[in-house]
Amino acid sequence: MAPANPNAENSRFHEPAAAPQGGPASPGGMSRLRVAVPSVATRVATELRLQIAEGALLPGTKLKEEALSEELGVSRNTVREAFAELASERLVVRQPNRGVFVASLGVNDIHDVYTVRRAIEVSAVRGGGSPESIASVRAAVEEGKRAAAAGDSEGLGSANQHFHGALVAMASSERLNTIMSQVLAEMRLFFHKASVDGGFYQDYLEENEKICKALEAGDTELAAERLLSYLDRSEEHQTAVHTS
Amino acid sequence: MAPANPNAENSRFHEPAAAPQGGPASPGGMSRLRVAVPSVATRVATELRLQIAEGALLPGTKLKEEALSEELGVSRNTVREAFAELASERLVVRQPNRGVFVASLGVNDIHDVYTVRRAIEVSAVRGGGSPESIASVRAAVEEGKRAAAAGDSEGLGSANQHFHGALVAMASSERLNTIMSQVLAEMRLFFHKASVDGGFYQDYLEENEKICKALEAGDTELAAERLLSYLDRSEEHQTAVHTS
DNA sequence: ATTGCTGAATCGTTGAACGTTTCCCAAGTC
DNA sequence: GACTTGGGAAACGTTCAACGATTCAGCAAT
Repeated sequence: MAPANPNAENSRFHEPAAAPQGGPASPGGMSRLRVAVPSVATRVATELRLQIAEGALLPGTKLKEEALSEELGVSRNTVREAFAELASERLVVRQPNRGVFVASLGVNDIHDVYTVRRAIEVSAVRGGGSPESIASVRAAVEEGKRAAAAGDSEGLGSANQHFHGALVAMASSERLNTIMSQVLAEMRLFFHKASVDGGFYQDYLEENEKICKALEAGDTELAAERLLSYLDRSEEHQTAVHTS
Repeated sequence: MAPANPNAENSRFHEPAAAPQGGPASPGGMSRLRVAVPSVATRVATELRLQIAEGALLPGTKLKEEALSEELGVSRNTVREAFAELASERLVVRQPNRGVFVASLGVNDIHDVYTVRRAIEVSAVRGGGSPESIASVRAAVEEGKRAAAAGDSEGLGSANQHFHGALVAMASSERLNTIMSQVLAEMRLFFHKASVDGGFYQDYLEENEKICKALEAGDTELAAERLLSYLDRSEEHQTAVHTS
């Protein structure tokens, strides 16, 4: 029965979130829009995912369920469900009877992730895409240019992820998209350590431009070829950074 | 009510279950061997996965958590965790406040699944593989031949899945393998409806042989080409079967 | 230094409870 | 008769409290 919940510093997970989007009901054509409020477990998962992505939770960190449940103001079981979600995305690893830890990737994992990327991205590019999907690839390229001009290395990395996400979106495959977003989430895990090497960024920015141009010209094979070589170089770069 | 569970075998999930535990991921690059007994939730998940795979639970069937918890002798929370696992594999879908249902795929899903397969399998084949990995591809081909000779259409389908699993195993990528096994699990969802067309099976059996031969000859490009055309035809076949 | 034990900290799982959402069906209205 | 309205029952989402099991760290004994 709703105890006072003293330390309600983080009770944002319980609010009914009854934000009446759209305010007054529009008369007439009321579409059956799903107002699906994500379950509490899902919200906890997204919160954790975010913290992991922005480096607030470093790889290897142990996540104690009781501590988290208290801190977030949810029950231990709910935290547990959130963990299950994150574990399925490989963002955390479960060690039986020991706890869950933020995943920390080794060089072999890096290679593995790039193997997946080569498979998915190249395939999507080879298949070509609709003009709109190519347009959003272009958008990501421009986003990168702006970030570079502004010297925003954070936004540069973000733009790059958008670029590659847009590439697989060309295939307009629900499953391929979710796989790719998980892979990108995994990459953020070791991006934090990758010191932003300006030279490399400049390099891939040009490469993205070339790939995009090839796509706009309809030469998917050339685009795929360039993408592949980029991925190889990128893997090499990441591997080098993480071998010490 | 669709297929009430025929076998009321109330299997106890608390007994031993000396099943091997693959790899306890390596948060440190170290692979310490663990004799971990799969958690109860995991065992429940595998049980349900199995029943779905063999058609005991048909697509669309509602899985009530209380009923299952009682039937399997575990708590509702545990069943819930198992559901989370299966949901992450797309074998069941969760409808908020309504329950979980065995996933039922539509034609669009079929296309989507094949899109993933084209990406992953072709990429793996293009990359080539070690002699041992090619040997297990050969093994799957022979397995298919034996099943065909014995008129075992069940085993034939199984062998075909082994074949394609072996193809992506060539890339020796942990992530690619798990993705593939999930995709294959999804395919079993609509394989039950696919009336076993003997002619088609004979067809793909020969195709597998050709692909395998190309691999053994080291001509990965030819193998990839044939695989791609097979996947296209297979998708066409499945789509045809499921449009009625 | 190694071995073995004990205790605290956590995890895994259970069982029960309560609020909410959905769904079904009967009653009521136009 | 078709449509809406209003219970209620059924099932889900979430919480809470508890107990056994496992792990780990520290300390005593060999």
